[in-house]
Amino acid sequence: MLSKRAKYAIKTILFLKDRPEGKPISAKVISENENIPYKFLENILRELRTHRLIKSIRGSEGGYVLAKDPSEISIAQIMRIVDGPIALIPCISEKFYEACAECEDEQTCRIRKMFAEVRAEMVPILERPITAMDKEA
Amino acid sequence: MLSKRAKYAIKTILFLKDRPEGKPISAKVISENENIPYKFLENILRELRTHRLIKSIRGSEGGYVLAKDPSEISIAQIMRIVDGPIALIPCISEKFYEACAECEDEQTCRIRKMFAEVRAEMVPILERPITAMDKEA
DNA sequence: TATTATTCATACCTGTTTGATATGATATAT
DNA sequence: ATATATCATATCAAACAGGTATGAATAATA
Ligand code: FES
Ligand code: FES
Repeated sequence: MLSKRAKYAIKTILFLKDRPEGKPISAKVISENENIPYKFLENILRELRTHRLIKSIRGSEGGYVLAKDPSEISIAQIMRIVDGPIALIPCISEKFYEACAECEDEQTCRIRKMFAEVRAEMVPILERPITAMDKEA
Repeated sequence: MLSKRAKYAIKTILFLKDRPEGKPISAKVISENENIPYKFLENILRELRTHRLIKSIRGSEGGYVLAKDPSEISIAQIMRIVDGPIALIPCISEKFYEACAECEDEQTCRIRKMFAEVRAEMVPILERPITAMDKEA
């Protein structure tokens, strides 16, 4: 299941994508429109900023804008930033690799082989640009 | 990420699938061979049994056997039994539906639409029979 | 029938994660 | 100056994950 963090993050990115560029949107506005707890949202926004998905403008009249074209942002990116690995098992994750304690030999592990295939088919689904996913019906 | 429960459950199913039918396999044997904590495994086995994936034979010389043909068992089934929903958001899950508190209108929610598509593409991957996934290389 | 090997059931425990809040500093347009 | 923002860190309660403890029930077999 997707964490609230990830869900809120995706909602935030979509919200920013909808606004005309140039005018920064404040955390308060996002929070009220998307029903996201204000302080929790601030945390998420900071995380998205440090990972260069959004830019912030400080001070009065400040706020946030996308740091890249929406066509270059995917659900996978957002999930990795706020939730960590997408892979279903740690020994397969590329960005967050970790060995499996209870498996004798990673090279011959059947579970690992199964999930390598799952991952290979799953990641492209999540890596599509949000502009392709978020179509008007 | 897959929980340990799910991983252990899948390992167990594969282990049983490998054994010639007829002779039940004890929890102890599974535990030792797959490096799964014994008592934890007992919990998982019970869960798999109540959901009719395996059958148990009590008493001395007892143990567990698959309750259906391996070609009728999928990763998705196992995951649903031990971990719950596969869908990334609750408002999409068929077996574990729950409304999203912070979304105004489920019918028009864009996140929901996006993840409905993700789900539609993801579930078939996980619903393939384990006999198809677990090939000898 | 006593023993042993096993499943079955329930309850409990501990550390981590999740979702969220509190407090306050810093920056900037007006 | 003041109001409006972001930025940073710390804290917290509840839920969850992973695992353990205790013991009852069942059945093969010596
Ligand atoms: S090595 Fe990772 S699942 Fe076996
Ligand atoms: S209704 Fe479930 S994500 Fe919006």
